[in-house]
Amino acid sequence: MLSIGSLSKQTDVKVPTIRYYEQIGLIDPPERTEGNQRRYPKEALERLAFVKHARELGFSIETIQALIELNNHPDRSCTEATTIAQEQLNNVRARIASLLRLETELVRITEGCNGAGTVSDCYVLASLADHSNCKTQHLEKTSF
Amino acid sequence: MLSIGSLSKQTDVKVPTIRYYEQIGLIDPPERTEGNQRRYPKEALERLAFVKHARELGFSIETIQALIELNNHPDRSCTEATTIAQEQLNNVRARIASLLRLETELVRITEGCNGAGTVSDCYVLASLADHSNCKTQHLEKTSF
DNA sequence: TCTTGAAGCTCTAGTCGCTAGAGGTATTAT
DNA sequence: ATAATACCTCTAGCGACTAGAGCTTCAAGA
Repeated sequence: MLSIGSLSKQTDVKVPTIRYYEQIGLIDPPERTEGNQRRYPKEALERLAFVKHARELGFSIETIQALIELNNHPDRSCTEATTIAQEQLNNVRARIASLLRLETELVRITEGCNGAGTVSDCYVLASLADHSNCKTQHLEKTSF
Repeated sequence: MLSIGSLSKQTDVKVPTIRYYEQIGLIDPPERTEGNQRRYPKEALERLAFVKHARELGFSIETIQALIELNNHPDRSCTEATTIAQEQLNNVRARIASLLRLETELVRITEGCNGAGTVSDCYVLASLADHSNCKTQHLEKTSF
């Protein structure tokens, strides 16, 4: 049996994060000692590693919950898991495309200015004020 | 003079967002009518467009505040503005690199599974459970 | 001028995925 | 036995908004 601290060290997931995952139902509540401290079985290591890896790959908590739910029914078809992963891939690709457009714009903006002049005729600031110079449509939806 | 609604329509920034920007000091509090409604001068259009464009380019509110502050001192050198934009560019490039690593992993994961089997031997789920198969180091810091 | 409906106002709380801190208790090593 | 460390719960905060309640004001048509 593992304390929350050793689970944390072995998975490299912070202690408060583990408690948070328990609170939102992402991992099962473990047994407790008489003194009310959490004690995890070894399987918790795998479960938490799964969650961590999926988070690193950008899956939302909600999606991870769906994947865990799937995992709990080993006899079902795995089509759904594949679909979820595919959607995540599309999502990541869309974000890459969006960031590449941003990159283009930022290169244009920074290259237009040698930093030598004053603020009053700074190309960077002028470019920020005027979207119409932009060659690409950089959309607002760039967040994760 | 513009009402908050027409300012919103013309800049494509939502009304609550405009009020939020005022609250955090990103745009100046405008005059009010006798009935306490906001009335903006035309310059507010440019100011808000600046903020919107910078947000679309991924600048944080804090950074935008620094840029506006710079803008208010037209006689200063524009080195600082260029530096800020350059940092933003580096930031965007780092995120692109990170997302490209994620993409590689997700392609590997989704291609390994034809969706035909059952959950118990699903390559997607197995890959999520086991990071050691990964070819790249996809770091957790993928957020914006 | 009156009326009505849209648009405005403030304030609070919720989103996501954690993270930090306060104030207290349990465990473990010496 | 004591002291250091780890653990507990609970609340609040982050960034950048967004949604809703409950109220007031404005503008256009009859």
